[in-house]
Amino acid sequence: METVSKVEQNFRLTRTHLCGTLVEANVNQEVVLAGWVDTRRDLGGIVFLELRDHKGQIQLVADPDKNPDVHRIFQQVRAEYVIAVKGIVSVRPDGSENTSLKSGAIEIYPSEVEILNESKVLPFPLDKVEEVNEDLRLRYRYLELRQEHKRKHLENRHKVVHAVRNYLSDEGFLEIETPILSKSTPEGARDYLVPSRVHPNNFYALPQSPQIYKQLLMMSGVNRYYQIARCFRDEDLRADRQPEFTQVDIEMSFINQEHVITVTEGLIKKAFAAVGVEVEIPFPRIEYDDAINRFGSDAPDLRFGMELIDFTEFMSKSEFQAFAGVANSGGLVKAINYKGGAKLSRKDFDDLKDFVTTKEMGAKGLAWIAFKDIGEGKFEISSPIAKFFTEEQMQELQAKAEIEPGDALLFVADKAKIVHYVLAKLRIFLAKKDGLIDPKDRKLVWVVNFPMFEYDERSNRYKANHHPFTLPHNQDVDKLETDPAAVKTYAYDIVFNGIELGGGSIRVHNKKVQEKIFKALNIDDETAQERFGFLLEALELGAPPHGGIALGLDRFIMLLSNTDSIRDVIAFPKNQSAFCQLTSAPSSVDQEQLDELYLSLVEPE
RNA sequence: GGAGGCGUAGCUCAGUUGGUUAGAGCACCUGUCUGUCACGCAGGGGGUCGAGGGUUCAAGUCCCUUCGUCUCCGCCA
Repeated sequence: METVSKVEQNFRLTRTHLCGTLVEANVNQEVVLAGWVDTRRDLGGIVFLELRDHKGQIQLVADPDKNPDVHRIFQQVRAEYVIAVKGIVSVRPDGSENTSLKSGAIEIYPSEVEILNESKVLPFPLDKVEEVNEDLRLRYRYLELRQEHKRKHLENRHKVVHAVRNYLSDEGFLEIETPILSKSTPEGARDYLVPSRVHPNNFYALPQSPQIYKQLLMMSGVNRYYQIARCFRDEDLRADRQPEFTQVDIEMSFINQEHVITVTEGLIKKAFAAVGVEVEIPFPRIEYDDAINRFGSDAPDLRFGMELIDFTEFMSKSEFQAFAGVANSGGLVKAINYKGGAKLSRKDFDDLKDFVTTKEMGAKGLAWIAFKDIGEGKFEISSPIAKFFTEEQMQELQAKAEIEPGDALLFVADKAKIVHYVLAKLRIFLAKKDGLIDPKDRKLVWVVNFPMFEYDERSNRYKANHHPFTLPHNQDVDKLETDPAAVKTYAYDIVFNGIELGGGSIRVHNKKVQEKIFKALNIDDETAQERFGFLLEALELGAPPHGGIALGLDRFIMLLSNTDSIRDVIAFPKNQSAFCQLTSAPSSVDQEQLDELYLSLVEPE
């Protein structure tokens, strides 16, 4: 074997230009290009070959009469071969331009060609990658990413992160990394655990978020912190959920809610601008209670109307026993005015009823009143329940719902939670069905004044809505003991087109308040000490007022990129069962590794 | 943990009421073709019908089990 005695690169031709950037101005220049063979068109004599790099394509031509050596190589190369060529950029002959290609007016007759690598036939065609099974695409994610429009998402992501870093740095934030090997916290999501070799039978947990660390940084006097933070949660996945995901994590000292909101609005504006989208700030705000009452959701989609109308009181006095009963026993009766819904057939209404009464939706029924347009601004009522109402009541009902000819009212009566859940889903379903949503519309809104607790019916206790370190409104602190459900907080979510982009809060920096919250949550001193002792201790050692926010970066990019899967904006995502098709992780390990960690395995049942 | 969809050639899919040798398009290979650009034309190779079991004279098709994958619920900020 020959030894290489001097430093030399393992290929001959070093590129001078990029395929996608060559234009007519480059004509007559000698260039060296390198990339992948995109397509090859062999006409018997002349051979055309499209060379592709990360910037685009350009046509290469080999003519057997002009350069038989190059022609011979062109006959031999196949799709996805990696080659380098040297040649002079020339104008294509009249009539042979390709207007659908950026470089369609020019081409290159290479004088030299170097095959840098061969390629087997790919497992799927790159030009129709959208149609290929996702598991196969993930297994060959690097091939899928050879498509420019697939890489575009990653480029968007880079641009947004770059803009975020610049903006926050300019605003005086320090980017600080926090531990990935962290402590398990039983609250919230399931932890990913990492066994310790040095501490037998003890485990680290991967952080669900850097929440506690960032608060401790405020107590360190950092003043303003941010991190593009990887977070881990061992829960079942969805199209918009991965086991590991990224948050833009922010925390600030000596601030109130307004400061956080202002900084975040500036950040979002810059992030949008980075991908060429203008948004106006400040964003509107809606109180949590209003969001629930008007839209049935704490993440309202404001791109269309169809707000919920409360008929609880109205129905409590009506003869319609089914609704009066619900209304008089603490439930709610609400409706949406479905514009144009009066033209629905009975079958259509039945279908809507089926939609809301599935097991997962949970409604018991769907009542409707159709106001059929009969011209001249008049309507005719058609409804299975109209007979229960007097003439006056019908008038009142129409006025309340601002009925116009052609409208239909859709009612749901049940416990508040179900009514809101069902009507929120129905509202979005109808808006999508009827195309009421302008896909280019972008509606950002702050949802503020979240309640401190949510009552968990299964475990029969209060749970922290946001997390237990959220600061209650001053005037509500006493209610922590007397009326926990009424306690409102300085917690806020930013919602984009009906999807929660992020959320945060002002934190408790006073130990007495913190203890009251733990008490309301039924967490005793001992448990609190065990889980958050280091934080409680820090609260007593000069903790400044502080607060922050975390924005889900992956979802943000997903929405900006107009895709509906989070996997599209992650370079190497995992599938729905948290399995990596590319590397086959997770996988079994050697007995030796287990022994070192004092682990033994149990077969699943 | 639960519900639903899908699984047939390298890729995307068709395959009727269970019935002869399982097909198409693209891709691939060979030949042909000197201005194509999804080049064209002619020919060819390629199948564990996801896996296992069952019913039947006969199963891609019916039944059971199981695996993979996607969407959703539960779960998860």
